[in-house]
Amino acid sequence: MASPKSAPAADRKARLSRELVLATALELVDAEGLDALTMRRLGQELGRDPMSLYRYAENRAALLDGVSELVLNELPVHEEDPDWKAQLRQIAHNLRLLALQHPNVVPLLVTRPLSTPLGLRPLGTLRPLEQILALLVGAGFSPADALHVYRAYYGFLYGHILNELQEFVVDPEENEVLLRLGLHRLPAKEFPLLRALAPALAEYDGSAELDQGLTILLSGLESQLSLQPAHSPA
Amino acid sequence: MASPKSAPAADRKARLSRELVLATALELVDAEGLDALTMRRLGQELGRDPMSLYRYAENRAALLDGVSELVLNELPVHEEDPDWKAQLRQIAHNLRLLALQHPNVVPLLVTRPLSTPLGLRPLGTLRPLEQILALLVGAGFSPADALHVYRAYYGFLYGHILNELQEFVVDPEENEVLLRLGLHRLPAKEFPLLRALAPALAEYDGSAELDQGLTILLSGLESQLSLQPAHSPA
DNA sequence: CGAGTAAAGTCTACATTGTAGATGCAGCGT
DNA sequence: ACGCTGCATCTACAATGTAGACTTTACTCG
Repeated sequence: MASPKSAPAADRKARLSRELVLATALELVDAEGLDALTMRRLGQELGRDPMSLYRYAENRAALLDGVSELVLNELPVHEEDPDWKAQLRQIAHNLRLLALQHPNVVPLLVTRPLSTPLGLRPLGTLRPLEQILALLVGAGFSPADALHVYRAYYGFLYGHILNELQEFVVDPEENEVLLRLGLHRLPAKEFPLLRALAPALAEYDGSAELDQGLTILLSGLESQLSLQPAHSPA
Repeated sequence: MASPKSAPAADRKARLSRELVLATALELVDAEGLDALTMRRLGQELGRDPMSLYRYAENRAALLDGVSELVLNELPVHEEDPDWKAQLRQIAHNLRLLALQHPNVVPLLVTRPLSTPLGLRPLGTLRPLEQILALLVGAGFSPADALHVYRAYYGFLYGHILNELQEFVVDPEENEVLLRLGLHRLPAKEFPLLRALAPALAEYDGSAELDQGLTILLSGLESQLSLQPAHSPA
């Protein structure tokens, strides 16, 4: 046997770091869901005492913030792109894919900001916002209009992602659509449309639907906002 | 003194009921937030043993579902309204107001469906969906198109609500905007736009912004979907 | 009116969670 | 060699959700 003192024992005794902690936290959440991310469990996953985690995150809450930040940092934004509509479209699709890759993190992305005032959020979380504003201002919008565009855009985007994840098919083994979505439980007389739409629900093409919505929204915003070049005083 | 046997002692010994339990749960959440809603605390609030709650909700999770359901049931939908755009607009504003009245419940509305397949959700939660579909079909959309409209609409609506709540002003006592939103903490060089937009952030008129977005989206959807009257087979 | 039954409410107990606080332990500069 | 500084661990505790056995209440039927 090698001396257990200095040998790293495969991966056991590597030095901890915030990045490592957050990365394994994310893995854990992806694999087993948010509830599995307890301090004890994460400690065990790292081969360390649970208490050591508190060096790298004040709280469990801060840890969760860290995980959202980690995910959002994987979202590339090219703020110099001259074609703002194309760029926003691409960002949207990228975020959608991110969400599909880390569905268990989505509740965090959506929920945590509700309990944290804008300025106190993890900086990584705010970067996309600032970058998108820069993109829009660079494309010729006034800062105030850029904010309006951002809000409509991001609102729609988040809403779409939530919607799509909510409709996710549950039991792909089952090929009877009513069963797959659990719709058979619904009283047929009170929910005729919903039940009848089972096939349509099953064929949901999220990417296409997102794209359509964006087309509508972006061109609408464009025409509406370029017409009023600035806020006239009073 | 009145005989303590049959007297209700102010409000103490009224018989429990699911409605009563859920109603006080909602009060508690509104007043002190989601974390305050523990079984023990709710029991105390009702003057009963915590365990008695399990007669009226299987779980804490089920209890949370019940609360969302309760809130969503306060949302009126007039599915016979011939003017679908006006009706959708009104629903949107009503839901927005509901959300502002019960901000602590919003995380539930948004998050719980992510862990529950469509057909297994509390029925009260699905009723708005069915009703809106009915409204759209009644207005002349094919069921499949109605679903598309619903998705874009509800997605945008939920997104807007989340956005608006996230930007909520923290400390209205403080009248320096940068402070109110905690923006002073942001490094000025990395977040110039965000900081410069502080006044605009503070004057956010959610209702107006929601309405604008709806105008764009609804008319866009209308023109796009009435052009293709039905899906042609392959 | 009085006994029996089912529902409603309570008590006790336990495993699991986040986290405070004290303790141990490495490696460094002097 | 010494102590200092940051990392890691240990122990302990209060709070939570909930199972299971028990008691109390209310109501029905003879």
